[in-house]
Amino acid sequence: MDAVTAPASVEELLDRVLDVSGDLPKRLKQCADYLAANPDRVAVSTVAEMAEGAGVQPSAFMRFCQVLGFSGYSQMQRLFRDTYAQNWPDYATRLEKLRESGAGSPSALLAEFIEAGRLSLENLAKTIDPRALDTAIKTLSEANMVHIVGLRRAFSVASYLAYAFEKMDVPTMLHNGVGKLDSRHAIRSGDAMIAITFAPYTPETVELADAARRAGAKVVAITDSLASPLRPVTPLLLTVQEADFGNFRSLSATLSLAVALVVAVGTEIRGPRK
Amino acid sequence: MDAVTAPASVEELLDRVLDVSGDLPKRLKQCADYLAANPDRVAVSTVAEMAEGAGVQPSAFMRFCQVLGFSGYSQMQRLFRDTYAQNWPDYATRLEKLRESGAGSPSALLAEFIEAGRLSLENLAKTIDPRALDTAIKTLSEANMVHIVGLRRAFSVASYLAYAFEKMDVPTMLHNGVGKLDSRHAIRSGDAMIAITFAPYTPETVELADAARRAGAKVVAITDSLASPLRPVTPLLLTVQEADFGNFRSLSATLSLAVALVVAVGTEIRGPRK
DNA sequence: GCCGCAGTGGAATTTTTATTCCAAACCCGT
DNA sequence: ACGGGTTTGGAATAAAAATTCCACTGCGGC
Repeated sequence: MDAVTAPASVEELLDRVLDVSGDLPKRLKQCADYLAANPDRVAVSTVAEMAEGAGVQPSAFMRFCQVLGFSGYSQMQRLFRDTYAQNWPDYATRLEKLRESGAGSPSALLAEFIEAGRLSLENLAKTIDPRALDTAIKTLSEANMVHIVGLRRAFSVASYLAYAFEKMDVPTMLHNGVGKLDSRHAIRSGDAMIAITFAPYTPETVELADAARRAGAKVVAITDSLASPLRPVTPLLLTVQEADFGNFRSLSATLSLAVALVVAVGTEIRGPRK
Repeated sequence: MDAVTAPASVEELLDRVLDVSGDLPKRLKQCADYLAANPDRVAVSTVAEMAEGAGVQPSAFMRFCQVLGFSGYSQMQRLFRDTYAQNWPDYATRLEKLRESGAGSPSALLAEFIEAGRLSLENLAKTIDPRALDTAIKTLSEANMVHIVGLRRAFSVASYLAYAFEKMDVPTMLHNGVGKLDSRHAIRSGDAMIAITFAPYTPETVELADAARRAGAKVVAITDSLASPLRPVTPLLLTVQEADFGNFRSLSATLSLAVALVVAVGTEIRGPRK
């Protein structure tokens, strides 16, 4: 055993964790990973809680502390508790400080986007129409296949939907407009499509959604206004308003809606909750 | 004795402290004052420590807790600890509970994801390291070209970055792993790369990031833990912890970070010459 | 296939911490 | 100054948490 000396600061500790995590037994590595991912929990958790979080026995976590050079968990925890006392204003003041820390500084900018995201989420919670959501989920879960289209700024939403649907084993096709022509012929009656577009609306997305309608597929629209050009294509509109800051939409709310949609459809298909 | 009920939140508790502190015995008033002045210490201190800070006996502090409506110090402390840990405890069980209770209506599901997103954003505000952010922005704005790689769940982040950079006229290349082999030879010395991956980490992303490093490009990592496999590739880690709900990461915080990054780099490039 | 040893889980033990209890001190009105 | 109730300090007890210990497991070398 190499008689290492206890780290003197949280930073030093985390450095050491990363150092040693390579050559550590399985359980101890689990501890290292969990600690690296949740350093803030140490101050307020017991060994038992940390051990459970890491998926190991308390005794294993104890050994882990000792490998790091501490006499035990308590000593390590003291380190976290001491540093905690200094810096923790609550979220509101922290955000304020970030914002004040310099008008054009990156941190201030980030604070704005975080705030924009938060507003969008709150607004979504207020404005979502549960009936439209229900109908959308029913429509999608009855489809043979789900087509997804969203271009430009909406493409990241589309790609996330595709990823999540795949993970839930729902047959999905992501239309990415690379080979423009052929993709629309893959849409058949009995399928469904999710079309995503925000102002200024991308014509290709609207066109493809209309083609889907003509092919006999149901269309679910995710858009930002009831006056969206997707309105004539489908009555099934899920509207999301995002706060934007300097021409950049936050997408937080849209993605939350997207993931909720996917999970609901996934569970509906595999375990109908009627 | 008025049989008061325990406060349900830290705010409520502090309100009550101010309420009652007027007509309280001397020692108990000392407790009230100390608590009002140092509310953040409760989470990480023992009764003995709090009592010493307030200049009273532990038993006096106990009585004080009970006057507030708690069963004892532990119950009060739990309130503070839970608030600190942001109760993003495992959403997996909550999802399970939701599903079992049959109350798994889509709207309820959406509410959960909205909540997860909100927590992620707040946490990002608290934990972001402004220095790392500054360095990342400097690195990216000095690059000839910005390469972006992120696969699977991180792909939507990558595609959003690509979209936003393009909109800001920053030369960008999105590596999407379609034509696996050739894309890495486009990376040259003087370029920079943004690599995004979350647990369980996608090996291809790590590999490509490493290839970029070997080619002489600087790498900025967006990941979820300091123990990320990108750690050996670059010291420049931006860590974002997302609350996940039933295996689905919210991405709200990650996207906010992404857009802040892009805008900061964009303005830096065309902005004020030093 | 057997031996040896690092690694592991879980129970036993020790230490720390919370909580209760009660006798003494204190305050206030008379 | 006296008596009643309230408040206080500190010791005693109970609960919870940390830490150690040891038997067992599984893996790698011979």
